[in-house]
Amino acid sequence: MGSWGSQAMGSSGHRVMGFTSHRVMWFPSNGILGFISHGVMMFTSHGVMRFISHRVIRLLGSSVIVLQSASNTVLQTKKYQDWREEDSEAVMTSSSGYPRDSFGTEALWNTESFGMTPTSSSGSPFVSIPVQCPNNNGLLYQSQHGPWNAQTNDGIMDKDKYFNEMENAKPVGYANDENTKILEEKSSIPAYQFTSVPDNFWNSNPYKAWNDNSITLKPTESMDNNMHQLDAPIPENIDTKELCEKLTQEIQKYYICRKYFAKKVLNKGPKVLRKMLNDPKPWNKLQSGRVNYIRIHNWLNLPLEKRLAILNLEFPERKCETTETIKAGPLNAQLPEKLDLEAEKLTEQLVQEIKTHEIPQAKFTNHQPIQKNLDVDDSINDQYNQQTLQTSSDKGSNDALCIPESQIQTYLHRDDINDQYNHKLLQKGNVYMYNHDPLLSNSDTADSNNQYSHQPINPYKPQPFPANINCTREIFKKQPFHSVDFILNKMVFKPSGMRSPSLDDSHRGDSDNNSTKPTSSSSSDSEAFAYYERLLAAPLANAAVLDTKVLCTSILQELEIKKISQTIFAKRVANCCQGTLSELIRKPKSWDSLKSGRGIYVRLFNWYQLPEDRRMEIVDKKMNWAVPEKKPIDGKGIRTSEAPAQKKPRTVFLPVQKSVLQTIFKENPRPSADVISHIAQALELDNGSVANFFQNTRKRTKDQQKRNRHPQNDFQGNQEENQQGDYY
DNA sequence: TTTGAGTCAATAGC
DNA sequence: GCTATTGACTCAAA
Repeated sequence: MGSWGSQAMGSSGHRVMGFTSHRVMWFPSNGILGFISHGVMMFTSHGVMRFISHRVIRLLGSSVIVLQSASNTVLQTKKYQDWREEDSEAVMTSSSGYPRDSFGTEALWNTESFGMTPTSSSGSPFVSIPVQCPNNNGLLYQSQHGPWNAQTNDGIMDKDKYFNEMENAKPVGYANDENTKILEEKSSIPAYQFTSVPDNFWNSNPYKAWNDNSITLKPTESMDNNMHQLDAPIPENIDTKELCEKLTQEIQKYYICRKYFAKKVLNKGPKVLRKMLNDPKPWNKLQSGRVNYIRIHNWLNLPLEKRLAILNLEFPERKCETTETIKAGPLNAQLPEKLDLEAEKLTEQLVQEIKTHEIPQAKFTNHQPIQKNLDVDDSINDQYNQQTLQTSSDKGSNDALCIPESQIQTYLHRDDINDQYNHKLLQKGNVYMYNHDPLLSNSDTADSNNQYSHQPINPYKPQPFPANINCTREIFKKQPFHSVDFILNKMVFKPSGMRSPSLDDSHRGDSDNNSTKPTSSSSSDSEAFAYYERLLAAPLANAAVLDTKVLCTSILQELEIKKISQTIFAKRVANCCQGTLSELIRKPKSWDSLKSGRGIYVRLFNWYQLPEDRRMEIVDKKMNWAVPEKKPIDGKGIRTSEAPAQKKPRTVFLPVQKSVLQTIFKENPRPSADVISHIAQALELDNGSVANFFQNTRKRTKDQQKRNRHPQNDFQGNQEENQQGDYY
């Protein structure tokens, strides 16, 4: 819409360089107006008006700003909502890293010396240029003579004059999405062109097109942007001190996170807000800084519901909210730096409390509704009919109730002791991490990992504990595998005389099937490995539920304590590669959210359940197991080796490409093929890599969000969250 | 044909 | 050398 033209006389005729704002974007959240053009960008923000040539802002998706140099190097990307004044400053004043054109960034202020004149060849202002400038209340202003009139006689732009112009200009309206679209449609002519006749430039100039066929921007429409609510007309005067005191009270009253307040209301960082609150400047001393106070003023004047809505509406992943909630609770007073509590004592106290007050465990932790399947008697039938698996994350939230191993007597999946401990543990309020149906049995197929999704029904056959497995009961008692039970969620009681069918019978060394462990000395390693493979691949019982979080914590501890490398463990135990294992154990998914991916967790569980010597033998570096070809997991086909598809070399995104992709993803995680193609072209990537990026990022974002909903399942996420500060 | 889930495996980072 | 991250790939379901 707005356009500026200049002519630089070259030796070979007229070289007309036009810098025309082909697209105009108004960033309502911070009062910055961008003129987007194909060759030149002119930028206006509070008190700053600079000219940068050969910068291109491309609109990708709906509102992602991509700054590019003339050579298409991407300089910076941001969502327009995130664009701050300092970004403009940085872009416009930086010379390093940003290729300058021959005029330099100060060209605007000294147009004459570059042969650029705001006047036409006739010497008088040839064009009146509509200029959009936001005032402090977020309105676009139009000035018919804007910057041209602000020029001094010697060709230098007078900033004060320019902004006076702006102040006197006629308001146009909010440049909301609709208006932006209108403006975009108006601008489609390349700005940079050579012509032998100066007038040609003006004739082809979108400015002319604009004038010839002017359009009217729609007046302020319904507020689709919260900021508009904060951009109500400016009050004549604001007592900033009083305002800040009031805001401080509100922040404390509603446990508002300052950081988010600053972001959501002011679109500024926490420091800006902190400075304002600590040291409010008098209104009459303020200039562009008034906008912050105006927004606070307007925010405070909104109804509470709206006020909070503004803050809540876009809380990223509600992290802050979570923190606030936590901080708000009397139970969540700040912890001393060092806890002088014994975990066992604490656990005991908690268990006692729960018993005394009959607090449902599920309710105790994480405010989860009481899990129906904790109710042993009522839930049996439902489980069998619906096979509803309990989320391990819900269960995981009961971690606090896990009784330290030392307090639990050795618990084996043995007929003669199961009931005793089962009873005890239930009484203690312990939550089992394994859920099995004693009336149903294991799948017969030893290596089918898909069973956890399909759960075939087989009659359960009680098996005696193998006498010939090279592991005495004493050894078992010494092993930590009693804690295995914490990984199992038992939905139902165990009828006496039945042991847990958590492992396939082969694991038990059942004499009937001759699967006793061949010792390394008497049999080949491959036989031994095959034996272990059967143990590890043993399916869980039907309706079994693993608490993946507890399992993974245990596994991680084991790996760390026993110095087992993930690489070996992944190959020998998990039957996957190291990277996959790392991700699976660091970021476990809840059992019920797993589809075909339960197999690896079952293998981990089966390994963890083994006596220590067996566990260590499997992962012993010295043992050179002939690892068999990768078994098909979850019914998926084996990757055929006969026709190895040419794997595309891994693309290493340049930081700037990554940055652009991430920015676009935030705006539009699901771009169409056309947009992908467009992005790929702009970033000089192939479509496949861009598509992969979006695919992978969607998946990983989704996983992360799931973990955020159950942060106890995210080891890393917890740490990150703890690092967030500046909350009240 | 597109998308999600699961995974491999290259590689960054310590 | 080890682990975490992440681009590429496969398969199945929509």
